[in-house]
Amino acid sequence: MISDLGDHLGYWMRTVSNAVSLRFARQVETEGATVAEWVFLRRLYDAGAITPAALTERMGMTKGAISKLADRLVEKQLVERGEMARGQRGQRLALTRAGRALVPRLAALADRNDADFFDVLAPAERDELGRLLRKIAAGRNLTEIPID
Amino acid sequence: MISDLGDHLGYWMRTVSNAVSLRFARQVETEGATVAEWVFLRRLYDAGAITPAALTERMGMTKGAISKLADRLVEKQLVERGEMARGQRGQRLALTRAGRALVPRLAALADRNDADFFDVLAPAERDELGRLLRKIAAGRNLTEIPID
DNA sequence: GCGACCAGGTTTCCTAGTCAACCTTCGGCG
DNA sequence: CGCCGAAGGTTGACTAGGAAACCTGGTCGC
Repeated sequence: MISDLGDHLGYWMRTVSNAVSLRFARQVETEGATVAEWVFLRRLYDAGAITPAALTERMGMTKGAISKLADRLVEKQLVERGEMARGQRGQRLALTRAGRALVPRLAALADRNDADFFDVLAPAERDELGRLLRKIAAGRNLTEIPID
Repeated sequence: MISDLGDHLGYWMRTVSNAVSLRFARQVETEGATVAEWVFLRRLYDAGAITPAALTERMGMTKGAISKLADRLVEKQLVERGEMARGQRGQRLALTRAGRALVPRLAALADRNDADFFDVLAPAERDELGRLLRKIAAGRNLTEIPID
């Protein structure tokens, strides 16, 4: 007897992850953004200014994808391309005024989506899920976010 | 102060899910298949014969995507299109001999990938993660798999 | 018995990624 | 000096999937 689909944690991760991402995508669409754009903007919000190369690691996407993503956001006037300060390599990506204004609105959507989606879990269960996911991420060096 | 990316369970779900899926994709690629194809074939293996419409629900994809996925698998001679028995609507999709032979090999890869990827968790933690994910899936009616 | 609606599938267009080839610029080293 | 390699970025070809328009053929109401 061979293993069942539902025997694999990976299967359930995909299923749940796809559902929460789809739901979130619908939410941010109301602000004219995508999930990837949200992450990109949020990074810039924290970093102040950052190079595409740095985003490549933090977002786990190829440099080609980051390049095109940046194009779109510049097009939408949410992000500016510039040059890094003297002596540093690479482009300087930074939020425009409009970009800076958008981030908190997207953050509110993210908060709400997360709370709604995971409300079938008890608070302690949510904590535990978060702990397990972070543990996996740490073990696998998914260093997309500085683990505090 | 607005919320951080890492405050959201959805963020960690995406991160971990993408990593495990990417890893698995690399594995099944050695057999010339994709993750979606694996799920498709595994469904047929269990069902014996099934209609595209039924797969649409179980796989959480649009009928357009299922149609194309079926095309590719027919092309690869892993799946046959036919007609359902008298009186039943829709196409009959079934594995070919080659398809039936491939499924166990893919299942072995899935087993191995899952075990390797989640080995940073203790057995009890893996069980708990599975329980939480199933609970969410059940609560959200992600009825892609018959929940036993 | 017939017309309309609907379920099942296909197809077209579009988007967001990957991959790999390419261009440029910088630094190091002979 | 001058060249070469590596890092940063862009681009073009390709792929999987979603959305929506479209094409059936079956079934139900009358």
